[in-house]
Amino acid sequence: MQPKKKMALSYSDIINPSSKHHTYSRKQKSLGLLCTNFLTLYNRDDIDVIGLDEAASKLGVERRRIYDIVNVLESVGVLTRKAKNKYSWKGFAAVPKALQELKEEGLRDNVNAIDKQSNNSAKVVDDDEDEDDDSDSNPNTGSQNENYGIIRSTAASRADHRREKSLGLLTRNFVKLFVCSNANLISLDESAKLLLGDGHNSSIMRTKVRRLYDIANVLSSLKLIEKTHAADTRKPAFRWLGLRGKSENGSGDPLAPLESRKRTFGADVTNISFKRSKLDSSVDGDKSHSLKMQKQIKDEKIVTVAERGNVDQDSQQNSGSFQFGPFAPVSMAKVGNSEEVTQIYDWEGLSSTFRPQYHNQADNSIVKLSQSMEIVNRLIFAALRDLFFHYTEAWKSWYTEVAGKKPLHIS
DNA sequence: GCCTCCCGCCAATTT
DNA sequence: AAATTGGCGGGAGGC
Repeated sequence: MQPKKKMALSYSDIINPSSKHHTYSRKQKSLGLLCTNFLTLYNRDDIDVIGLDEAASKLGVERRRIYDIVNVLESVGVLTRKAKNKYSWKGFAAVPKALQELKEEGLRDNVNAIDKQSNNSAKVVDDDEDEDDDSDSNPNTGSQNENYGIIRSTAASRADHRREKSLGLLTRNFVKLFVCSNANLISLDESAKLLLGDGHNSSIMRTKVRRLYDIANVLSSLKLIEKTHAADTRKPAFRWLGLRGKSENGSGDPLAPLESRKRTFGADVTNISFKRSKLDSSVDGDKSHSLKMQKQIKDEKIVTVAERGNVDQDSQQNSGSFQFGPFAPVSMAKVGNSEEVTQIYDWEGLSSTFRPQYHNQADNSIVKLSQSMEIVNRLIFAALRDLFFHYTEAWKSWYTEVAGKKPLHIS
């Protein structure tokens, strides 16, 4: 629509041109934070449809970024594509179901992937390097890794999807990694390798990892995962948090009270819960069973899974240090030292995000600003309500679950 | 210096 | 033809 500039002006640049864009911080623009804001803005009962333009302008970002968020949110069920420029809001209430479906889907496409043994490694492969008829593929390095012959989609392929390549698919596969195994902690590079045969060299890998970062950021803000480091190694890793005291507002979803009790200590590996009389039959036009998941028991690089269960233990340490938030979580967010519940709302970042920061919005900043203030107020309200909800919820489940196991200190 | 990952060009798709 | 969607990777900020 409009030409893009190379460098976006920051608010401070506009206000004070001479200032050396200090106070600029990428974190203020992270996908995670943006997602948090997005949620704060739309996680409400009276929300039905969401317009992308609307969202983009309200959040003060380019539309491109909205696509990023929306794609992963949709993968987890929070949103559903309705039409061009329109998504409909399902809440977190829809997440359990979505996860369940991902799980089934993953296990199904993966028959006999789950071996009988202790640790399993389901290999999830998505193609890349698709068909190049004549343009020779991969000239240099006659890498001998093949194997992932990539199951030439002899079947499914039908004049369809060159689409659905990265974010959506990747997100789903990433989630499957957790939901289909009992893995609780997977390092970044492990997941990267798992999500595409460890064959690919550099370039492909790098790009994939970038995406993984993107995805992880928004999943983090959803609190479905958490960024950490592998217990011993300092390698970055993701910990699956799954649903924890979630399931809010019921949007007419009969199976809301599901999950939340999936915490089985030890035992029961392969916790393959079969569809529990819940067959759904969603008639969405998206019949994408296109992805090919391909399993292989890799002996060399096995996932260092950490048995799910008693997560409360090891996740204590630092971990939470990665919460986004440009200016530290100060304000009130220090309430819970009890990890996992730490919902941080960054007021500063929030409001600043709503200011026009981009050149193309530089004008009429006054209008935008006053407009924004109203939104900010609403957000604060919503966030507060949310915050309390989360705390009480989390506390309840936490308390009932490990009553007496933890030193309950609440200030 | 390597790790993160934002930004936005531009191709693919849809309207 | 215009507008929407989004792959993709350069390269800058964050340790």
